[in-house]
Amino acid sequence: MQSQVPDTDRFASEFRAVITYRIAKAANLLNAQAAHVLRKNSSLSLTEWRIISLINAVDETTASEIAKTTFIDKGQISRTVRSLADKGLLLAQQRKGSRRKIELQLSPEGKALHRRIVAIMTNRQRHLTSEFTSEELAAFHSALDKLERASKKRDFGE
Amino acid sequence: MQSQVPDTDRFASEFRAVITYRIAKAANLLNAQAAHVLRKNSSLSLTEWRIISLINAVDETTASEIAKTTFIDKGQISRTVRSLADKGLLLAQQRKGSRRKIELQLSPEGKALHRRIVAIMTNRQRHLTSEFTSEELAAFHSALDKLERASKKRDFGE
DNA sequence: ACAATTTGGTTGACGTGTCAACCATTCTTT
DNA sequence: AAAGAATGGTTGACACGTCAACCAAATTGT
Repeated sequence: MQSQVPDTDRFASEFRAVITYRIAKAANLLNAQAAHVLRKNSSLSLTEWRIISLINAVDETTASEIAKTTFIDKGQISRTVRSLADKGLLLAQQRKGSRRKIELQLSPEGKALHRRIVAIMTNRQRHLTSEFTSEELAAFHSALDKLERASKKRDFGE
Repeated sequence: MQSQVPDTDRFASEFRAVITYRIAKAANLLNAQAAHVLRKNSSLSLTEWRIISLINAVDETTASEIAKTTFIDKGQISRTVRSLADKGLLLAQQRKGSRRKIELQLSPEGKALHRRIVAIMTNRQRHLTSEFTSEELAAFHSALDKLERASKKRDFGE
């Protein structure tokens, strides 16, 4: 007589179409999964891992460069870099010819850790996208591009 | 002679394909935009706003129902509900026939606020998806479905 | 060459998110 | 009806994110 739908789905239909909710939820689930994998395989937090792989990708960089491209807060980067340096995973040294810029590179231990974790994460990415065709994947990326662009306009008509 | 690509793009090519980075970044940008809009138009935090619109959608509900469907931490819900009740935006009262379940509903002020903000947010959603065809939008949603499902498996081969 | 501005990075304060412990109530099992 | 398990909600501790102030070095403008 009454609805057959489980009570917990009462919201779902209403909010399935609200794109920001859906992305926020997906991002939360994915971040939680990544954090869980990292805890299980290392002592890295998600931010630590992200910064390690960013540095690995370009061999050497600076904190402000990371901040600019990733939108991670520069204060957070500063602290994370320190904790990684304390763990011996990265080297932070003055860039020669500058008394301000600090060159960030992975230490040998950092590189080894990165190699180990990146294998797991690559496997995870494969798992996550296993049900995507390459066209779907491309379309998804292009949708994210559009959203990113639109989300940077802070005023939209107002 | 050297690369023409701005330095800030050095990471981009490397990480554009890493789906979790892209989603995390998009979610951050969108959340920041939403928080900005809310600050400008109300005194609500993003979580407060989410809870308000969830309650509005179903007229009345309980904290645990919200927790189950949204994956928002139940502790956080508890505190947010209190702060909303303190602001007079929602009513929390024992469900009759139970000494434990607490019925949550918007107060008239809460409903009025919701009406005002939801207009802005609907406008925003339109702005965000303005470059999407309806097929693209449907594909995007289905991609998110797949990702959500895949992200719930905490072990994937390991 | 100097002042003004910008840039790279650090720090502190504070809000939010997350986890686990906890209590009271309700449901299940026997 | 009592014991045990499950549920609804609160709380405290702590990690993380976010914002703004700040310092020192570097760059720009005059």
